[in-house]
Amino acid sequence: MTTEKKTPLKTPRSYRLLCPIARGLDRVGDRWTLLLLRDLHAGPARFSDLQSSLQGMAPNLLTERLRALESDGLIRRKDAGYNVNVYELTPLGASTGSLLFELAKFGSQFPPAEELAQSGNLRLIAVTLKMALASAVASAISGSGSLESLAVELRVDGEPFDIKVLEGNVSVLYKHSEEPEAVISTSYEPLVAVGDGRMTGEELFSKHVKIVEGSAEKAIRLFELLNTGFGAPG
Amino acid sequence: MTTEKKTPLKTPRSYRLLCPIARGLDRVGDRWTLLLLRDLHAGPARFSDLQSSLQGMAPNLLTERLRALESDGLIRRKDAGYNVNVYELTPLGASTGSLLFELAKFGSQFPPAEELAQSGNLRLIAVTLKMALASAVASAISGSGSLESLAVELRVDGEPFDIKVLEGNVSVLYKHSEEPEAVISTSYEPLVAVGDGRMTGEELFSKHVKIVEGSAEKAIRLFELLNTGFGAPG
DNA sequence: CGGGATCCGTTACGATACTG
DNA sequence: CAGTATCGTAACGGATCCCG
Repeated sequence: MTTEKKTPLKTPRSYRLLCPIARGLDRVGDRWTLLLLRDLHAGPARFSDLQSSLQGMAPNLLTERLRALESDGLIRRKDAGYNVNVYELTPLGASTGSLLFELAKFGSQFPPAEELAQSGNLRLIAVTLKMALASAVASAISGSGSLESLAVELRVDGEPFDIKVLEGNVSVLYKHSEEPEAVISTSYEPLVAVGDGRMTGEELFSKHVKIVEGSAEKAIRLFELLNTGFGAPG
Repeated sequence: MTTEKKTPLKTPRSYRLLCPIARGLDRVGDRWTLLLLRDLHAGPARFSDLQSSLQGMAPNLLTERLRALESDGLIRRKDAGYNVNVYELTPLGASTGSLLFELAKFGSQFPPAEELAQSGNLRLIAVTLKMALASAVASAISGSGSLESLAVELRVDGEPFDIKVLEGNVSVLYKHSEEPEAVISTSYEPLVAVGDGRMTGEELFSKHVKIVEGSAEKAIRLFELLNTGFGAPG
């Protein structure tokens, strides 16, 4: 007889606080959401691409997150015909780039656990590469005033990234380049070591990078930029 | 009799992914955690300070989060005698500053909901102020090479912030200043409007700021810096 | 086979009551 | 003031199933 009626929570789990951080978390604070956005920074992706990258995420959750992100205007779904749906970032969703970069720099301070799952693909590094390059390009511009251009394909453990720097703009997409000035290959481990500050870009370049084809100069410049970008305050 | 045994999840809800972003989220991705850290950027706080700021957070959750953050080395608990415990950021925990700043800038893009709870105090704005000032001070240094110094108390709706800029270092704490060069008062609403880009620092200063005592120059300089910091890329 | 939807056990969270 | 205890509900994790 002591059972009381509980008020059943009007809105499903939202901080209702007058604070921009809380408003941000109401959009991207749910479990998996930031990892999902991270993947989409590598370019449009299909449901199964995301599933293979986000090992351990249940498909119903993926569906739910995609719906929520779409309704908040961070991503948009495009029907690409023949039963293929692709999801891609809107400009609003793309504005999570620097947030994800800061989160990556924070997380790099912690050692990886012993047993962990590999992602099914390497989409995850695109944001970090992009933001590091963007940061380096910005400081190169303010330092010298000169704009540079770069169009290379970087292969990381065989997976292709189309990297373009043009007029101060940086793009890093998970795909093959169409007319690259150079094609370079490296592997994941040493690359993250540079991100964590355990290795310099020079060492990476001299020991763990192969130029598959094209200009060595452009390849060198890419790793100079990466070195600057990972070291810079962000 | 078809009941099968389920493997009961070895570690309690951790992404076990080889990715710095996932490692970061394993530390700060739980609900309330980033808001809690946000508050601690305003300086050491007691349990009840945090409780009053984080309206709607259950006390048991607060306890649990504090324990987890302590065990991850992001905060430390200090016994201040007579049943008073204070919690404060470690350097590792303080490294969330730029992450929180980016999150605040992201969240500012969304309009606040109609009905929302006010925090019991204004600790929440300290990080944003600090990071905006730090960004402005950094670009002022790289622009002019000159170091400046500033020591003012800013009162926001009566709540005091001790703001110091010294040799390129910025500190913003939720407390009274000891020997301020100026004491300035303003209110919360117009201040966040500057943060969101809906108002300039000049307009804020001319219409919504009162100099309670001390140097007008220092006060003006503070709002110049804020204006720069909120506009800068971060 | 890609692209999900459904179901159900477990875990985390929210609300409130209570204690040193 | 600084938490602990308890309990109902919502969210998540894992597997299976369905549909074009």
